[in-house]
Amino acid sequence: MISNLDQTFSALADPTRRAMIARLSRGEADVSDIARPFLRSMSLPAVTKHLKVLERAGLITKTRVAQRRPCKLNAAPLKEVEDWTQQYRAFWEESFDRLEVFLKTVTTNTTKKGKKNVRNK
Amino acid sequence: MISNLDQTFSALADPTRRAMIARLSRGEADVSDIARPFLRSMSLPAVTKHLKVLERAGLITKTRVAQRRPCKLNAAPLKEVEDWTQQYRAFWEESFDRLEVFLKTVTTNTTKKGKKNVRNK
DNA sequence: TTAGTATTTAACCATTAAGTTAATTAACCG
DNA sequence: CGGTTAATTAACTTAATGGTTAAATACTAA
Repeated sequence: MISNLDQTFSALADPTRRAMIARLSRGEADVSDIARPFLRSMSLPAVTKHLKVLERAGLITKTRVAQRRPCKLNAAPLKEVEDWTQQYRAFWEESFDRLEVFLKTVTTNTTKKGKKNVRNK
Repeated sequence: MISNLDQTFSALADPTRRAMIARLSRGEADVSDIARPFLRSMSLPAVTKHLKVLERAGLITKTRVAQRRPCKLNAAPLKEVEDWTQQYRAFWEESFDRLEVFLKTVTTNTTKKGKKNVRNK
């Protein structure tokens, strides 16, 4: 809950951990469920470590049922990433608008004014 | 341009680098402009390294004007982060809805039915 | 109590990351 | 040319990551 962006982003920087998040977004699962798809490429303790990183970042919560450890995904840190990113929405929309205008200029030049068309050698 | 999420997220995991992005979102700046606010807490080579991380992640582009190196922010990787995050929008909205319903239940219990109100001891 | 299942911890190793200081490159200015 | 400014590279230290295997914990079930 005292999640900070440093830990969140750094947890998200690993593809294994992003895959685990994808899995958990479709519902709770315990460690062995989560581990299964990865056991060809890494050991169970490696999985435990990845889950610990996600847990420290507040991205998942582990509970206890008998020997099992059901994990669930937490929304808050994902929302924080979203909020951080939205800060720059204006910036990238403007960027893409400029690109669009540029592309329009290019096609106008090639089709209407018959200037050199780089795509045809 | 061949930016991947691993490098992007890992670049964003550092507060210095996020501050650099914030600066660049308000306009181009060269290395010494970007460095200035950080030179009390780190050396110039450290700044160079942070900028290199951002560059490898495709988040910024460095050009050359005389001895200066103007840097500009690139929209694409930020958009990719946004897209990745949006995948989970449904998930967190649902989470927050459940929380809202829960909170509503609590206040209903305390105010209408006169059950124990934890906030008043 | 003993065996089995689920998961974590310990100890270790190799690689990468973040910082340092000192030296180097590159371009400009007089 | 020689000095100054802007930035990078080199070489090094320290700490963090991501993986390993082997041992330990914690619970269930017979």
